[in-house]
Amino acid sequence: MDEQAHPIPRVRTIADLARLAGVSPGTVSRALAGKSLVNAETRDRIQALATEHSFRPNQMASRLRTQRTGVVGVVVPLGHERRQHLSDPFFMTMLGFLADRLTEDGYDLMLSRVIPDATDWLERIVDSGMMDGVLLIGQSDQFHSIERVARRYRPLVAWGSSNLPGQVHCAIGTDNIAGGRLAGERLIARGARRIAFLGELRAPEIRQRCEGVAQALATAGIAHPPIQLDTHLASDVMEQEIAAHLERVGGDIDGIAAASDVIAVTTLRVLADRGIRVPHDMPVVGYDDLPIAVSAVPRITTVRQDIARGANEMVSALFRRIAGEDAPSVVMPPILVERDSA
Amino acid sequence: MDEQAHPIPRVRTIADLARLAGVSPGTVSRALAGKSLVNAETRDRIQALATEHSFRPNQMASRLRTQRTGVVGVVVPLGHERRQHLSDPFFMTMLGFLADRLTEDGYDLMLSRVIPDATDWLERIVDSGMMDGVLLIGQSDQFHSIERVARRYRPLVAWGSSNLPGQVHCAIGTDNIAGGRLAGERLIARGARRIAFLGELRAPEIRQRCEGVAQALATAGIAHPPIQLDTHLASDVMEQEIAAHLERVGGDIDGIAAASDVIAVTTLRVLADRGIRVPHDMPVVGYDDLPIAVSAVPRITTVRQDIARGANEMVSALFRRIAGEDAPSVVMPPILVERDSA
DNA sequence: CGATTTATTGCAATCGATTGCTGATGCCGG
DNA sequence: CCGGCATCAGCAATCGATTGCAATAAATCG
Repeated sequence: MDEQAHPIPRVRTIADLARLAGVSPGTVSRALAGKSLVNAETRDRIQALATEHSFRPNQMASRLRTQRTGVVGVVVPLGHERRQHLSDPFFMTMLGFLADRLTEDGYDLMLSRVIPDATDWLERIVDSGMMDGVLLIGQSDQFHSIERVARRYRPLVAWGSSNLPGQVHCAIGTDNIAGGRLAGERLIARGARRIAFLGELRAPEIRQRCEGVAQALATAGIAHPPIQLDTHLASDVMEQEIAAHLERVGGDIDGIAAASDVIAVTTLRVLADRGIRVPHDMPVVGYDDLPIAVSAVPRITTVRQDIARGANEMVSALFRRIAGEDAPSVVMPPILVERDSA
Repeated sequence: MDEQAHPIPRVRTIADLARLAGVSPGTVSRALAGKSLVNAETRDRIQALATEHSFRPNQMASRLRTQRTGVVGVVVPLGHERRQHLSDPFFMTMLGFLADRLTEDGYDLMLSRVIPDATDWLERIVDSGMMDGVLLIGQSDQFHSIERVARRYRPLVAWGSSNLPGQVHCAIGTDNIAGGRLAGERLIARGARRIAFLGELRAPEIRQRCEGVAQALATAGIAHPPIQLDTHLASDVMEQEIAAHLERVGGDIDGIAAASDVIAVTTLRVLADRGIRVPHDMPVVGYDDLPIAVSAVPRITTVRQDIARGANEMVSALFRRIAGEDAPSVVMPPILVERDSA
């Protein structure tokens, strides 16, 4: 174990190594890149020397020269929901899959949690010259900013809706209207007639889910549209918020469609506190199918979004776009997962 | 709205801008940096020109020159628990706070999810020249790798235990032995005598928690040490694993200490399935105090780690170390949060 | 054996921003 | 009217790796 003591001159640059090997920096560069232009012997010798001195080329320099950063930006825009924390399980699950896939493909992941107060928040990110492409987890209420940038910056892919009026930016997502419809139909099948929708509508995905619930009600010939109740994702206020909502409209509703599983879990909690039994007294349907949906008591019936596949589609689309090809939006079908809460 | 059409020559470099402004690149650089060495007028003129052409200096070049990247690496080592997904709520909660704090201080966050198969996984990261410092979320079973690097690379701070034999690396964490003791004492107070510890021991934090439980039992004069049952964090197998454990030792135990809230939630789920009532038939104590602990039914009694504070301490320590100062390890006291599950 | 490939390596420019130093200008007091 | 000083701008080197092109040596062929 002599690792700790490389006594004096640490090998920091390719030039240091070149001096040691008695060759020119250029040769070292080529040798380390494994190019065939250098003699196999010298290449091996240099590589051995490199590992011996645990030399690692400076990425900044390399990236400056090659104009390729090997970094993908993953951005979470919190336009509405400023208080929402990055620990939102949906974001995180998505982020986990993205990280897995990007790592596999040799990319690094730069994470930005942005509160879009300046209008050029996205420009700042894409023009920093720091990343080869950008993934947006959610569109929030920033449709116009995203459009503006997407028009000139190709390697940009968002998670969310792809059928918004005038949209040109590439988005991967599930059909939220269909998903809302599934939730609504399930609740109706369970006997619900007056459905509350817990979630706030500034993000297009959520708005579409609510719309889907409304469609289901209309199709079933039920006159009452869903009662929409703003519910914010900041975990510290969500419980009180839901409690207040139920206090207010409690008697008027007989079914709950939650905009996400996180909301559904909290709703279960609030209902349990008031002795309202799920699904018997009040069926509840979630959205997303996160791991918590299975751990909850009762297990949550929910509309599944295939997040793993979504992450893969996003990365694939991004890589195509980085390579200069085109990549269209993708709409995946949601699936109703029938469990115990409705 | 003429934003879309800067017809021909986009202003990409500081030299472009200099030409436009009729000054030298050096002056532009100083002007954009807001230095006082340039005339106030020219400075304003240049800055105006810069915004007009929405010019953003190339970060790669800047960082290469200044040797300061403005990036902090956040690394999640998955040494044991290869199957553990990045979406583990503890990691994510921590990551969220770290992201908030780092963003506030103008740093970018580069996320790496590492499976340490090569022994030099950490060297690869710190020597890449890509970041000013590195935060490790958890030590996993990589004590030696971390020590080796920490001995020569100062701006490195880990979350975890700081009292491991021979440890020199800076770690921020809670007193896991004390935490385990709190959990054990609570269970004992609830009448438990034969306690199961759900969690696997390769990570030092977890090992210490189990040890704390053992201490509590010993102190109370109970002869039976905790029955330790490996429980892995991969969400898809955890439930079956716990179910199998309970199947096997079910009758022999009368209290459960879970190594984390995630495990506790799943345990609740499994117990509910078999009609075992919590806390009446089987008290359960969690660890961490994540948001899910409050949403669970029943609400989980758990040992709280102040993750927000932990994240802050980590970042503060890291900044001190980046600045060349020293920063010692920090041990925070855990707190028992009494709720309904025990 | 001389001419021409071929295999390696070196040289030097380049990526784009930053910054120490020098030079030019203008203002001041003596 | 001149030396001295402050202010401002430009020049050119620098960060460290990469790469097109030139140069050298060795090998091949007629």
